[in-house]
Amino acid sequence: MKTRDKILDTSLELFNEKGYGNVGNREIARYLNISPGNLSYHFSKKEDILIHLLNEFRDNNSNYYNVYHQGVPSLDAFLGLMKNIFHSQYKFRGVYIGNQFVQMDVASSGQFDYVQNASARLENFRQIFTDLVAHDYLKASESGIDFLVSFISLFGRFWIQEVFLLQTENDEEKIIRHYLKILKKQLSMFATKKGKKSIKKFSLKNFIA
Amino acid sequence: MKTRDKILDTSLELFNEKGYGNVGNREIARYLNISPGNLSYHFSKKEDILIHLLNEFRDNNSNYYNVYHQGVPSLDAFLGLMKNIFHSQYKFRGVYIGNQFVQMDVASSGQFDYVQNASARLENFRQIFTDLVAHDYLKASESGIDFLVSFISLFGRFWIQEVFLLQTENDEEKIIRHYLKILKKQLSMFATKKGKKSIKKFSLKNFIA
DNA sequence: GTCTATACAAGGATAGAC
DNA sequence: GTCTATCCTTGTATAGAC
Repeated sequence: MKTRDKILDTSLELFNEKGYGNVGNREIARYLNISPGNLSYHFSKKEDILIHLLNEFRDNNSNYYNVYHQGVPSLDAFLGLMKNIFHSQYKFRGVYIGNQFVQMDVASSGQFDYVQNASARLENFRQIFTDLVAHDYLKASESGIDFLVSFISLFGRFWIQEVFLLQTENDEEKIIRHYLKILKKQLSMFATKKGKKSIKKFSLKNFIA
Repeated sequence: MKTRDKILDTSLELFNEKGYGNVGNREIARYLNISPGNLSYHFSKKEDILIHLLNEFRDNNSNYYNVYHQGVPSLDAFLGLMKNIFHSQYKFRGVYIGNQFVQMDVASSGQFDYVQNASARLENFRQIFTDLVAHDYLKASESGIDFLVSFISLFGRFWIQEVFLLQTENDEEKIIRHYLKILKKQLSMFATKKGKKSIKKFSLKNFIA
């Protein structure tokens, strides 16, 4: 395994464990038995490591979205998509959360990418919900869709922060089932008969009460 | 005005503007024309400033909660409570978000306070919703209340982060109206006839569509 | 191309003079 | 109560060995 890849692996591990802000360059180097300068050679800034891991995370998610869009829309499939995304966010929690804080701190430079990305994400969700209405899984007016988009945006972005802020549970499966249950409940308020059946199907497959 | 108070004022201003992590001790001192050592005399750690401002923030909110609990429960009053809390969170955004950052990083020491506080907050919300059901403003089963508590917990904690992460708007009134609208919509899904009327009353008073 | 050693800047923290 | 001097840690940059 190349040093570069080892750096990325170890960094993610440390970020997940201790939080991005609490992991120093020297610590990563020490873990890998290389010199801090060597780390500098591969990634000139600490933020570069974050960015590379973040790209990995984004590629991961893009795949999940693509799979969803290639299939026939349904609430079952949508909840499956979100389940995959949640696991991905969990796996990359250190960089995902770290990035939000970096973005928040910077607050102006380089921000453009993040904001643009976020707005594309919103449009994507709007499309998904609109399709689900068209396919008779959801029954929602324009303002209902607005609400769902706002909800999924905030909920999907911050559930993982809540987990690590409150630290009341650390079984990944259990945690994600909890948040899927909330999402399920929210969607069921807009679900048609067909929609409710589709949600039920997902629940049974995934052992969600 | 005592130096100590000037430090708190200026720090909040700077934290709000640039983010807690981007404001240095030397910068605060420079702004006040005092020496970094003098700052250290008043607050030995940077985190101490954060903690003091945070207590101010908490006292603020406790007041709002007390006022609510002294009155007769209603959805109108509850939305009024949340409006006050939102403005308070906005005013202290730098320390509120900064604290989440610190809590996340620490992830073990001093965490107890935060977790305990958060769990008390949840119980409080559960009580509020239960009362609103008892007073015929909401119609919700046990699991419906669970949902509402989960929702308000995540939503109420992170809406302000979303605002400063996306940076698409910076008119405080407008922003808070937006989030109140979402909250209103969520509550209206559980509202009785009496509840909907109470929500309407709040909307009219506060110019929310 | 890959790495070590080393230096430098900036920020937080502290001891002690006045 | 105020301030200076100083220390330690962390991010970052680079000269030069292999």
